[in-house]
Amino acid sequence: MAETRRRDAVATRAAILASARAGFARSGYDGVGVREIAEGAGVTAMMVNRYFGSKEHLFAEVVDQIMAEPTILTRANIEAPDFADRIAANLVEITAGGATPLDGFLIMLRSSSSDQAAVVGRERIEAHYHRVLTEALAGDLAPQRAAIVLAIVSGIQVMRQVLALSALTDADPADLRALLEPLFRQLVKAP
Amino acid sequence: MAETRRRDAVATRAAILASARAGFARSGYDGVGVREIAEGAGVTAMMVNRYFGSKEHLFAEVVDQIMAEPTILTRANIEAPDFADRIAANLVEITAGGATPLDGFLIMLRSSSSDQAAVVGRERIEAHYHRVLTEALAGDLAPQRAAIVLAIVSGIQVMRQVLALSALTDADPADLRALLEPLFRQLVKAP
DNA sequence: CGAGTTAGTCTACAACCGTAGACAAGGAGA
DNA sequence: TCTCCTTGTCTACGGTTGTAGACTAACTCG
Repeated sequence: MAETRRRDAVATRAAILASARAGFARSGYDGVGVREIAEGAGVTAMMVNRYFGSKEHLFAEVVDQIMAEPTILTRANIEAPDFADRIAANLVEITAGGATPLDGFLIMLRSSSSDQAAVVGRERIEAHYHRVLTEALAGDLAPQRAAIVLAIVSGIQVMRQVLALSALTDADPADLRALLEPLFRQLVKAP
Repeated sequence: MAETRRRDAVATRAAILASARAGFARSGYDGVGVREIAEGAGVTAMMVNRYFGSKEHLFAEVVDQIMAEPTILTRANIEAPDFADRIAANLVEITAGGATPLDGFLIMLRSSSSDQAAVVGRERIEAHYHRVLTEALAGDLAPQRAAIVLAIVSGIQVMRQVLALSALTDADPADLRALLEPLFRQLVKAP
């Protein structure tokens, strides 16, 4: 029986990961130190390096964890014939007032000032989101159209969640969908 | 006669300010050090404190300078009949490479984690950008359409300058303009 | 019960940060 | 030419950062 293990590698690792994710979302990659992250997990700073090798590797694992979670750009959504309508609806729904934290985007944004974090973030976005989207949007300028789709998604997130523009936070979801759908339809079809 | 003054307080102060502005836009407030800023101005780190008192005061002065500048969203541009094409061209041109006149957006964005710059940023965007855009885009859902225009502008900036997505950084400017113009045209006309 | 592996801590280091004070050099007026 | 203020550099200090190595405590297995 191990009902109360005082030494649990799995739990400690998860605690460090959770504390790091919260810290990165709050203050960015450079804004939070390994000592603070470790303190939030109830351990010493050196445990970060023991479990993850370095702060940069820890950040990469946080990003991987975020990327593995379900997002707007699921395979099912992308390959559906009414992709434009689906992504508009999902984007409006997910960025609704304080429903989901979506700390992943905040982490990317606030950590972008660090060169290390920016490289990690760009590689993950290119690998997980942009590549899949480019394949789905066949035709001319597919990579550029995919990138613009991602830009609109991120822009709506910034205006609605980071800056909390009242025109978007207080808007009728149906109106927003109606405004966003033609934009995505425009980008889905090849020029 | 003072044709080539080797000691010029005004020029040195301006050089420090310019270097700081570029540094803050590139790496964020915490990401750039006073030594690096001073080196960009061709002086020593201590000149920053001599001219501006502290790094924080220097940042405040950079923000003040940005706030005092005219923006792209001038009334003349917004009320022009080909506004959609103008803003698309401007956006592509401005996010292209080197020094950007819109670096204020990047500075605000990257400083939104620790400071109260997020509040300042929202107020400024609502007061200067969003209000003017809403008035120009008359018709139904004008505030929402204006906000989406700003969202696309910020999204392109994030993807192109913050995350440096290669599909956008390496893209042909003409192609990007051709992809963005119909989006803005869609938003300019009332639904 | 002893040995070995694992989980965790402690101390320390080299590098960087913002900043303070003392000091050298240029420039203008007497 | 002497003097004085301005402009700039040099050295240094306390603090924090990420990380490395040695060490201790706990759990497991033979």
